[in-house]
Amino acid sequence: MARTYHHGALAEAMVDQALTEVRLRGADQVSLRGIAHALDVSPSAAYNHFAQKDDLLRAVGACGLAALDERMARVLAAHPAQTPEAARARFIGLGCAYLSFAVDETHLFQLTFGPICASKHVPPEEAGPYRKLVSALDDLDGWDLLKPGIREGLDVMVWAATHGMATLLVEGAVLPEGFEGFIDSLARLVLIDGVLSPEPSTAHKTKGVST
Amino acid sequence: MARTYHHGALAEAMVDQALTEVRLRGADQVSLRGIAHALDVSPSAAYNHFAQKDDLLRAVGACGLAALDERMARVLAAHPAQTPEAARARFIGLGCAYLSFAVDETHLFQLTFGPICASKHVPPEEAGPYRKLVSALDDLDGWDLLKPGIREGLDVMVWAATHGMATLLVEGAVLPEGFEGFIDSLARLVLIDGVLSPEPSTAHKTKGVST
DNA sequence: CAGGACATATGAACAGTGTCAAGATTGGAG
DNA sequence: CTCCAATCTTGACACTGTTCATATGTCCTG
Repeated sequence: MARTYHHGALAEAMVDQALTEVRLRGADQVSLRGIAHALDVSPSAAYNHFAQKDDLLRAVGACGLAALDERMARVLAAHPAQTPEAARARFIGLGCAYLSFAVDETHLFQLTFGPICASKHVPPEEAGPYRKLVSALDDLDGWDLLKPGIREGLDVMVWAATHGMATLLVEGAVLPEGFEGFIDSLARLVLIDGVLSPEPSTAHKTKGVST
Repeated sequence: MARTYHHGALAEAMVDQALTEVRLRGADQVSLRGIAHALDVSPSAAYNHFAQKDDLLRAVGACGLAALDERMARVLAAHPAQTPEAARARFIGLGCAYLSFAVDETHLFQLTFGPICASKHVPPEEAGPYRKLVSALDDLDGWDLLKPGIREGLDVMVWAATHGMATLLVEGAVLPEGFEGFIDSLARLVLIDGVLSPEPSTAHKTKGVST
């Protein structure tokens, strides 16, 4: 067998394959042997690149985190203006990006934030998504759009809220219809004159996972 | 082998054993065969009571939900007074109970709200914890302790926030020190004159899992 | 161009796992 | 006491992750 020597690129090939299989069937339905077979490679070949199966999955989880970060980056890029309205839109948009990622990349989300990858990513303060949230809040604060006296601890608060909503969506405990209602509540809680974002339903648009 | 015929009570015995093993080592480190061995029973004996392994785990997950509910019930029982202060204390206390359950029953929490059990429990509106939260919020609203105009959608909002904080704690993304800061932020966001609960650190007291 | 060194892939094997079908055992009802 | 249905065992199947010794490719050096 072994048609092609993956001249050192087997690692990436396996991550790619694992990524698509995780997105399709979920992490716990993915087997090392299956991935190896799909790549026409012996099962034990993997162990030249990953000490154990979970390391492969963690690499996939890192891809998930990157994909989420990219979605959020796209939101920021879509509202670059230095105006209070744009700041509002960025904040709302970031939340929508997070939730929509959870909704239409359920399995990947579950792996990325599940027990296997837990506390294996870079610490949150250095990770993209959290930093984007923090600066979005700082931004709102700069425009005096936050309700007074709530800035302290708000990062973790908002983070926990949207992350929690995401997991509830993923678990099916809350239907995707509750999506916008949540964002609405969040805005009403946090923002002065809290209202919905300019474009309420930019949610389920982009789906691809790159990198 | 098979010293004792578990005269029909094998199911409960297996759930019990599985429960303690899950609490100890986590759900993914628990094997049907291991449980059977611990009970001096053939592995296939399980299939007279559970169609598949996951059904056993789901039963354990239900125990987890019940344990969480009991913690919350204890909080309510501790503050039965019909006063605004008690309503405040109940609300704060429920949040603390949820978070402390996640902290010191990490593995059980992970199973209870993980993919295996997801959307297999009774729908949230009929489950104890959510109902307790809703009535606590209604209670606060009755005493005019909620900030004006935020009641709608607040159930899901607060639920998502505390559940999200719980998962962040469990994943190690936030240290248990952030615990009280979170409750503080939540109070400041939701309550009029939001302050911490009367007894700030009633968190890590009760540990048992009964039923 | 030869040859050695190194990363890489293979094969077979081990110890587990969940699951199933067929046969033995038990406790209780008629 | 007999028969039956529920229960448990035995033995097997098809998987899984992981390891080891072995072979193979690739590339650099002499």
